[in-house]
Amino acid sequence: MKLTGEDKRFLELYSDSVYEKPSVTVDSVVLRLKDIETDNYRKLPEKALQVYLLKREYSPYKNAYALPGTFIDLNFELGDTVRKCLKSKIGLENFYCEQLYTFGEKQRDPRTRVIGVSYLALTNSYETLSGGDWFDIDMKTVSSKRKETKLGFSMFEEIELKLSNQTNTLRAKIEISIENDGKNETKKISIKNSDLAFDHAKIIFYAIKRLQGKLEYTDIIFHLLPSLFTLTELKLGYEKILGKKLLDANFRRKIKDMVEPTEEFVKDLGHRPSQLFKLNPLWNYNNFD
Amino acid sequence: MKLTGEDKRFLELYSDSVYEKPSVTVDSVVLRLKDIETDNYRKLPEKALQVYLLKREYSPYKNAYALPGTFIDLNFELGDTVRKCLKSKIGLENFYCEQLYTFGEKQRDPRTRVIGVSYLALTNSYETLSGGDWFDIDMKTVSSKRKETKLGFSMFEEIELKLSNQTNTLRAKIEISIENDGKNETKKISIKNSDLAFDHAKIIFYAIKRLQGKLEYTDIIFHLLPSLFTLTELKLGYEKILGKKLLDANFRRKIKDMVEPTEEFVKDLGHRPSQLFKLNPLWNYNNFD
DNA sequence: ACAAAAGTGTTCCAAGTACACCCATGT
DNA sequence: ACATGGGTGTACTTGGAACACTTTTGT
Repeated sequence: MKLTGEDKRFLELYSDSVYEKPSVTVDSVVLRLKDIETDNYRKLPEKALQVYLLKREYSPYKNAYALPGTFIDLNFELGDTVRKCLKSKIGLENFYCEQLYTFGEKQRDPRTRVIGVSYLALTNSYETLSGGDWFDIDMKTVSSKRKETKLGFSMFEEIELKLSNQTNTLRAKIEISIENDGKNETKKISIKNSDLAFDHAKIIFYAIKRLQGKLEYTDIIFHLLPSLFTLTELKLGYEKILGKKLLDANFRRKIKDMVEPTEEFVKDLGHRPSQLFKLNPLWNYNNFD
Repeated sequence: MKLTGEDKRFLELYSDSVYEKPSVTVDSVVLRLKDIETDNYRKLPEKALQVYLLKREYSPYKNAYALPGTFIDLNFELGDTVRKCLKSKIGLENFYCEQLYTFGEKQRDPRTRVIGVSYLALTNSYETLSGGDWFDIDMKTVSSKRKETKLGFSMFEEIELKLSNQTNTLRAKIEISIENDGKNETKKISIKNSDLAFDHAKIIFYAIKRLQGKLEYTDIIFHLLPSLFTLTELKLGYEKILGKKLLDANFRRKIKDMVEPTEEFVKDLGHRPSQLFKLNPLWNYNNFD
C-alpha cells in the first residue's frame, strides 16, 4: 500500500527513540555431511553429520563454543547479514540458507534482551573454514515417558545432544514436556547442562528437527551432498540424518523420481562400479516453506 | 552453561548502548472458521476462513487495515506479548498460538527498521472481539508459468488474496518467482498492490500456507473447531482451508483415528441426525514444529 | 575365491481413490 | 415423496516393508 501525504508528513516528524529496543542477532547452524574414510579398501566411507562451532573469544561464555552469529546491522537485510557473517567469520561462501526460528526468551543472553533469529545453513563443499571446528552430531532420546491422564496425557522426553571431535566433546540435555488436558496442550522445551554458550544447544536441536522433517518431503538433502553422488551415498546421508537404517531396494524406488542417472561411474573400489546420479531439477514438491 | 566469575565481572561493566538497535514487533494472524448459515432449513452452514484485522488509527497507513500487533516490551516473553496484545487490543483470550516467521526487510516499515516476529493464532470460539473486523479469506492462484531451462527451470506464480466482508474488500497480489539453474535455487516472494498496511498481506499468505501444510499431518484444525463437531463439519473445515473437495467415505477413514465418537447427536435438521465427535487426545503425530 | 557394494525382482500389506449404495429425518 | 446429509462397502490402484537374489569389481 502506498503512503499518503499525511503519512509522509508524519514520517518526517517521526522519532523512534522513545521506545526501549532489544538487540537482535542472527545465528546460523552450519551443517555438512562429511565422509569418514575407513582403512578397509572395499568399505565405503560413512557419513557424519557435523556442525561448525566457534570458540568465543570474549565474555560472556568466554572460551565456550557457540554458533557463528552477529548482532544485526540496520543497513543490511537479515539474509545478507547471515551471508556476510559466515563469510567474514568462518570463510563460508556458498551455502543453502533458510530461516529456522526466532528465540526471544528474556534470559537467553545474560547481557541484555536479545532476540535471536536463527538460520539453518547447509553446505556440500569441503572448503576449509577458519576460526572454529567441526563437531560430529550425535543426538538420541535417552528417556521417554508418556502417561495417560483423565482427559488427555502428559509426556516427558529427554534428549541427549553430543557434539564431538578429536579434541572436544560437548554435551547438552534437551527436555521436552507436553501437557495435554484434553482441551489445551502446552509444550515446553528446555536445555539442561549445556556445554555450549547461550541457548545454542536448543537452536541446534531445532535445526536437526527441521532437517529431519524436511528430509521426508523436500530435496533439502541435496544441499548437503556433492552434485554427483551414488545412490548408496545418498542413502547413507538419509540414514545418518534420520538415525535409522533404510532398506536398499525400497530406498531406490522411493527416490527414483528425485534423481537422474549420469553416464559416469565410480570405479577402482574393489566392488561393482556405481553409477553417479544428480538431482533431477524438474522434481518438485508441492509444499511451501 | 553457567556463567563464570569472569563473565559476572564482565556483565557488571557491560553497556549495550553502543549498537544501534532495530525495533521489534509481534504481529498475529488471528484466524477462525465461521459458520455461514443459509436460509434452506435442510442445508448445513458452510464454513468461511476468516482473519481479524484492525483499522489503523494513526500514521503510517492511517485507516488501512492491519494485523493486530505491538512493539515488544523488554520485560515480557514474546508469547506473553502476543497474548497480552490480543487480549488488550481485540479482547481475544483463549487461542492456539505458534510462531510463524520473522520478517525483517529493511523497507517493510516506513518509520524505521522493524523486525517483525509473526504468530499464527487460531480460535474456535465465537466470542465477540472488539476494535476490528473479520474478513473472509479467499486466496487463489491466478497464473502460474513454468519454463524449463537448460539446466533447471524458472517459475512464476501470481496469487490473489481477497479479504472481504459486508462493507470492505481488500486485495493483494502475491508474486512468487523461483529460479533454478540446476545448482542453486532462489525464491522470491513479493507483494504487489496490497490494500493492507505494511507487508501484512504477505504475513497472512505465510499463515495460510502454514495452516494448509500442517493440516495434513497434525491436529491443528481442531483449534478452529468447537470441541464437539460432526464429521461433515470437520470435512467442510478441511475443504475450506485446502480449497478443494474431498470424498466423504475416504475422508472418514482417514481421520478415523484422530477423533472419538460421543453419545451426542445433532437433531432437528431435516435429515438423519449426525453423531458428534471430539478430538482423540491420544492421537499423536511424530512431527516436530 | 571372496568381501563389499550395486542393483533387480517378488510378495505382502496398508493406505489412498473412486464410486455405488443404503439410512434417517423434517417438511 | 423428497431433498439433504449421515454413513458403509467394495473394487482398484499405489506405495511402502521385508526379503531373496544376481551382478560386478579389486585384491
